[in-house]
Amino acid sequence: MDAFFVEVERLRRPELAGKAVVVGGAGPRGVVAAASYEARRHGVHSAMPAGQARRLCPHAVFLPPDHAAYREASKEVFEVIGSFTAHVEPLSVDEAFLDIGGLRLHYPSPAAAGEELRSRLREQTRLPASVGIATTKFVAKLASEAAKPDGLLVVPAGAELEFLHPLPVRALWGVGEATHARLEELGVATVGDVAALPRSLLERRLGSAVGGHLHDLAGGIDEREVEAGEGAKSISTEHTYGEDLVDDAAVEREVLRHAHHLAQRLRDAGTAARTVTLKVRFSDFSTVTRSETLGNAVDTAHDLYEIGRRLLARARPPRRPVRLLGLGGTGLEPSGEPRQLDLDPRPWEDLEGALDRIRGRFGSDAVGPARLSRPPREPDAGSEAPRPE
DNA sequence: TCTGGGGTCCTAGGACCC
DNA sequence: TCTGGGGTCCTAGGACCC
Repeated sequence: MDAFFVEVERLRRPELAGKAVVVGGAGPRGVVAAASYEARRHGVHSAMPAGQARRLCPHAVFLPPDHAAYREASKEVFEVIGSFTAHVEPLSVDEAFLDIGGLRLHYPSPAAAGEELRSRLREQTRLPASVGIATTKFVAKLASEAAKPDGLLVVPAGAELEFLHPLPVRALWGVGEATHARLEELGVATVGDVAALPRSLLERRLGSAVGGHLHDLAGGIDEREVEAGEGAKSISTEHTYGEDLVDDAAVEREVLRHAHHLAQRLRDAGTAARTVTLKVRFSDFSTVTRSETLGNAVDTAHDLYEIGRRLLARARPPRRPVRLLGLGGTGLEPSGEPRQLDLDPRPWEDLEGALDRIRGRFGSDAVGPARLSRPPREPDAGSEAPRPE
């Protein structure tokens, strides 16, 4: 999808059509989540700090992100795609690979199939989409980038290298800032330059996995199939605070908040985590993670908070200012999985089950721990009375 | 300019087991 | 006396993507 967040915003605010629009960059530490093509012309791009975007494009309309709306729109997009073919591999909220080999008999050409998909998306979601078509996933992905905005590009079989080799190496899927810098040291500028390098040299400089993979891609080799995938491998939540947290009690309270949020998301997904990871970013932007793997997978805020506090003690010395806190679960197991018997009673499981039902009926903000029930009070002379959980 | 939030995959070292 | 070989799992960090 093209400038997805921006286009979803334009659906409910048509007056934004044709204007420079930036989603994100609202808070004191915001970054750009999406920029309209009008804003991109001024140099604004996603992941750019808000201040820089405002200077480059002061007349742009800045909007706070509404992820719930984007998830809704994404659902509609995937319904349309799913009606087109069953062979779909979602790549993100607004992107997917489709294996259209099976549609041969239904369309006169691959391009005709692509145009049909684009017009169905346009009609049913009122959102612009671009389509790239090729014999491999990776070339198709680059073709869709080249087709934007609101276009279609077919790279016919046999023409892959002709398409790939003039592209800047940064366009390769998997070449980010760090890899780009190392490739520049090797005098590499284009994808063709990568293909011309000896594979062994790339593997030595970039590691065998990355180096070998890039060499394959630059040579047009990509054997990966379109696969549906089996759901998420990790679920996590994190937050960057407008001002650093210093007070130890405040930091612990935020761990509790994350524990409740993560527990809710795990249970919503019908899953429990065997490994819990706490992430802490300090004021100097240095970031540490601490993780713990349990015998039993967990999906309650009670357990996540207990583990989170242990991890926090290992990750952060008292009083050290915290910029970001995050909590995540990996090693996900279906929550119905039989678990080792616990001799102690676990009353909070019933309690949190009840919370789920209340939130299901009255909304996610309907009920929660008392300690989180008011905005974090400024520490008034250290009179922070312990509140019940 | 001062760096979001949600993910995936890879690497490397160490513990542990037979 | 001073150190094998193969394997799995865990932990921490980093690169990358949208």
